[in-house]
Amino acid sequence: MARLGELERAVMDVLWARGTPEPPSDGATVREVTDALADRDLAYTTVMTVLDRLAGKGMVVRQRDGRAWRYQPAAPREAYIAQLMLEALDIAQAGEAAAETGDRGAALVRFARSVTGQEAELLRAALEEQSRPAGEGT
Amino acid sequence: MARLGELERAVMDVLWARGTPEPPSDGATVREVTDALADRDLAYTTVMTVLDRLAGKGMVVRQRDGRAWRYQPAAPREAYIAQLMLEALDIAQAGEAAAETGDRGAALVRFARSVTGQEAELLRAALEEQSRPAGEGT
DNA sequence: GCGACTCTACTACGAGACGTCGTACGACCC
DNA sequence: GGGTCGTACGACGTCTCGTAGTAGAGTCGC
Repeated sequence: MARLGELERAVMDVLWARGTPEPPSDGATVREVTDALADRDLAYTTVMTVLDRLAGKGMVVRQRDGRAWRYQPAAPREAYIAQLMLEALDIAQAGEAAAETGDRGAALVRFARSVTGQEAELLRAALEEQSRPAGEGT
Repeated sequence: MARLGELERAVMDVLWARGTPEPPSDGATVREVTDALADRDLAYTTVMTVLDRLAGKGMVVRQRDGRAWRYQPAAPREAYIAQLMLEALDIAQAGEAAAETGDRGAALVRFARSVTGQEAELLRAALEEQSRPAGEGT
């Protein structure tokens, strides 16, 4: 996954905030993003460049809307974050054989100990759900 | 936490591989790291520079050993990884109020669904252990 | 005591990522 | 038909990182 710079992340935040990915959202135009980041006082073209680079990285997708483009996140924020977490976990594989749960396990344990109780609960629930056959109503 | 380049990570891997942090380990010298990375055919000073930068980033600590320095990881690999994971999770807070489990929760759920069954088990066990009073013998 | 090693400290340089724009130019609205 | 708005490109400065070279000081064998 692509690594994002500070401004790039800010732009993604704007997009994530207003356009959920799969559910139909019209996304945002360069102008809209620029306005959303008004406090940064950025040139219109700066935002355009960033959006363009984000598209190049596959972080956003765009579609024509008249003469302009509308950008929206290629994936929801959670997916991006989960991806980053998995990548972090992967560096535990340092030249060692895969499938082996060495440092990965240790890292997971450390991680589990670091999340707040509330989040631990969420994580536990998610794991639970995953191990279930799944498909239960609400 | 500092972000590491490719070579920096390789060097950290060497250090992590030979010098566990807290337990007394004498760490490795520039020479030793260079030898460990012999296949890369790097100049001695290249490794020295990298180790120096790593020290500047707080990733390694060093102590004199005669005229030379001995480097060792400032923290074990698992700690680094767990830290990266937590940081990834933190970007879920995008300008929103903290303490709220919005995207963080969603990200955790995504993550939970992505780890392999074996790791999910490990994670579950770690969470379990965390919620326990802890302090049980072996 | 001198020369060959070995280490460290600095300095450097090129590539690539990123923040930040400017310019040129086509499309639209009134 | 002249502003306005949007796009496409190109650019530049700063940082990070990989990669080293050089200078100079400490060490050891003879």
